[in-house]
Amino acid sequence: MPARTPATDSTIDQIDASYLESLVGYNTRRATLVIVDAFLRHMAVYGLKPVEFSVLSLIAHNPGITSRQLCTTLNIQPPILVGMINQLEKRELITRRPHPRDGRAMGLHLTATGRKLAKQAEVTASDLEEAATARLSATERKTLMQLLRKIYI
Amino acid sequence: MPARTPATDSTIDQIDASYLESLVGYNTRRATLVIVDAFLRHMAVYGLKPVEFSVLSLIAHNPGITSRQLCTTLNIQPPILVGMINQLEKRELITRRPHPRDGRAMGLHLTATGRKLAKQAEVTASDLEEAATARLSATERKTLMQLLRKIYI
DNA sequence: TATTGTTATACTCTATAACTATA
DNA sequence: TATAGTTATAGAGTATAACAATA
Repeated sequence: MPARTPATDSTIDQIDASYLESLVGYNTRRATLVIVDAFLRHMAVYGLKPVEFSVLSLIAHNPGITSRQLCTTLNIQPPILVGMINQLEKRELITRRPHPRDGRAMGLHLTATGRKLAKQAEVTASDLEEAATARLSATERKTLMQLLRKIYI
Repeated sequence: MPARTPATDSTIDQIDASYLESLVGYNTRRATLVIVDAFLRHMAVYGLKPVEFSVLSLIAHNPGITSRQLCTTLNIQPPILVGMINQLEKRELITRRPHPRDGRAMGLHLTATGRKLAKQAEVTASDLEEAATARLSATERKTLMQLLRKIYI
């Protein structure tokens, strides 16, 4: 029988992370970090980070959407959007127009350039999403999405 | 036939987020935010945030683990751990002992207090995870975990 | 009185580079 | 020469409070 190393001097060769891996939040967080990393690398050519992409895409599919509506949809705070909207406008990707029925609000719209960029970015986003989920079948991917939505909706 | 509002003056009542909802990364991120929010609220009594909890739990299940091993397991950078380890030691939840075979490294261990806290915190974490996934069956929860791991491992 | 958009501010989390001591 | 742990620093992301204009 070989001498056992005392517990106080023990060293670890193989890390046991099985408990953490049993937590949904741990797994969603780790998966998010991997996908966001790939996202940042592939979307850098468009100068878009995740939230900026989400904003541009939502405006594309909802012309006339307001900042307030973007905030509630994406679950972010109004101050986050201010600089982002200004920057997207300065890049001539979006325009602000007076809201037809609310003098306080502004309706957001894409420019022709913005529409083109949004379309390209969405193709890239879908491509890299497929790469990130390459080990999943189409059915598994669909299942994953449904299960995740049951958590946050 | 009712007069249609011109596109330039259009307003949006119902936001169409269907494209974003078709992206895995969007769904993992939204789910993570919901779970982390619940985590922060329920774990505040222990004074533990997500990464601190992960560190404490990993030390509990891997006595003698080093900072470097925590970094590679959790995919975080060494500087993040320095203050955290100091704080956990000051709270007398962990102790640092010289590594038996590497003079540069320190083996991390839980104190009796740390073991007790880690055990309680793990029960709370498991409970709130179950609450967050209340709309999922046990099978669905298991499936979700397996699918997520296929993305980040 | 409530809401939209805005400003100012601070806090958390994280990434990078450089250092020391040991290997 | 490489690695473990540390320090200093900067950046990104987010949260809160308070304000003007409008509802």
